[in-house]
Amino acid sequence: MLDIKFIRENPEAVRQGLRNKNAADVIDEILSLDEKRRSFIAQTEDLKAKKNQVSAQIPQMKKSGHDTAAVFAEMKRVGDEIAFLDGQLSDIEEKIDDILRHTPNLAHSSVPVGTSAAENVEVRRWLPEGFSFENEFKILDHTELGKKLSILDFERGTKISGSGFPLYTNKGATLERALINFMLDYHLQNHGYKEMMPPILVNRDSMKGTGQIPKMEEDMYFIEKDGLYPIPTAEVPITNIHRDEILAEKDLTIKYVGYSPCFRREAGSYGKESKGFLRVHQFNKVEMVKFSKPENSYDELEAMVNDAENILKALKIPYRILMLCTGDLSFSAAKCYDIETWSPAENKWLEASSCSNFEAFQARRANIRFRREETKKPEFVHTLNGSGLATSRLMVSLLENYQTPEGKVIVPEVLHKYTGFKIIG
RNA sequence: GGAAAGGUGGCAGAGUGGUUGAAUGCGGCGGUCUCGAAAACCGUUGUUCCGGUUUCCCGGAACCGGGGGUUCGAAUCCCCCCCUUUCCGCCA
Repeated sequence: MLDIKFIRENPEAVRQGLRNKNAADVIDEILSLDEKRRSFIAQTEDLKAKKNQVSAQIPQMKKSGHDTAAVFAEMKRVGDEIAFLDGQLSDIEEKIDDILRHTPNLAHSSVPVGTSAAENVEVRRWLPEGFSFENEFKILDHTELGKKLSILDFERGTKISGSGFPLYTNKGATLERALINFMLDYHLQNHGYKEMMPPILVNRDSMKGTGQIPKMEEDMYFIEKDGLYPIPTAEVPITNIHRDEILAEKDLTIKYVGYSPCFRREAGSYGKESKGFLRVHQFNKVEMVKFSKPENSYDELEAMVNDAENILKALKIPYRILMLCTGDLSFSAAKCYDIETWSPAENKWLEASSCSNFEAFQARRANIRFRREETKKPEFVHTLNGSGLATSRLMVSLLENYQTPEGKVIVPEVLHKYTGFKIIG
């Protein structure tokens, strides 16, 4: 959520920012509602002050035998007027809140202006030693390979749940688990995160807090009976750990990492890139979340991208880093890097991670603050999160890049102690 | 699923329909004392919004789980909802 005060003081900058993000211009509407709001507040508070003043005198009036009938009648009238004005005021506030909740975050000044993914900027790429984009043999894609090696069974996954719910079998299941454990351990041991294992069903307040609701509601599963949402990412429960809290400055930056399955309806995206793992309703992800002081958040973002990259370097999987342009940034993000891994069978890059700085956008929604020692005042923290990483796309790149001409898969060395085997097939 | 109890400030815990933002204790902050520390004593202690001065200083409003209601006036009475705890049942 954007800060209404900031909008009030910088309307033209915000207007331009919304335009850059391909968002509707709601500035004039907000400003006029805000003005109305303040005028109603002034009126109703005047009346309340009067009411309080009179109320304070009533006990004495009663004691001294003063006739209170006239005063009561007058105060009754004032009370009705307050109720009426308060009603109007809350209508206005609801409207403002609704608009703000549907208004996206603004991009940071370092983000390139652009309208679509085509204008994202490649920042750097990393290729393992001896890597070549030319394939020496016919690379089987992950669905063919999964079937051949009995490690992935998309047909039975579909039988059990529906399309987009993968079944990992045999060494495929073990490899998946190994990846998750490896990534968690790596972040814990080398990057200073604390591990969290959060609930994967969350309430509506949590979904609002991180910004999935109201804008993305259609993409979320929902368990109506209990009012709970299966999480689309561990970002939701982990960021909400500190909802409605005031953190100590000395504890920042707080760094959490956690594994969770992720559930996405992916409404309306059938047919496109939907083969095998490329677009699924359930997948596994290790997620990094940070709560930082505003002045540190952009350094923390760079560090987080490096943390995710280190996983890929350790696995020796080719990747590139994209800085998303303003038009491709997600609703809540101020700046975002995507990490894409190479798929030789698809002959393209696949998004395996996304690391974002939300600045105070989520913190304002979720009311996550810290108390600065110097000023003693609470301030909103900046929140960041990034996948470190999502296993499904990573698995595609891994199976394809580690393929042998015989159609076997070599297990990356760093995973050996987790899998207990060195080759599949 | 059945039964009961309860939700008050950072925490613990009082609270009679009327100057109650709210007793008291702990914690925190500042001070006295001390070579220093502890103890003791004194003082202080939330958040948000509006307005003014233009900054944390003054004035005002709101906040005792959430939402309605009664009343001149609600933390206190009534209704609905949410949550927590305990016991019983069921169960990975």
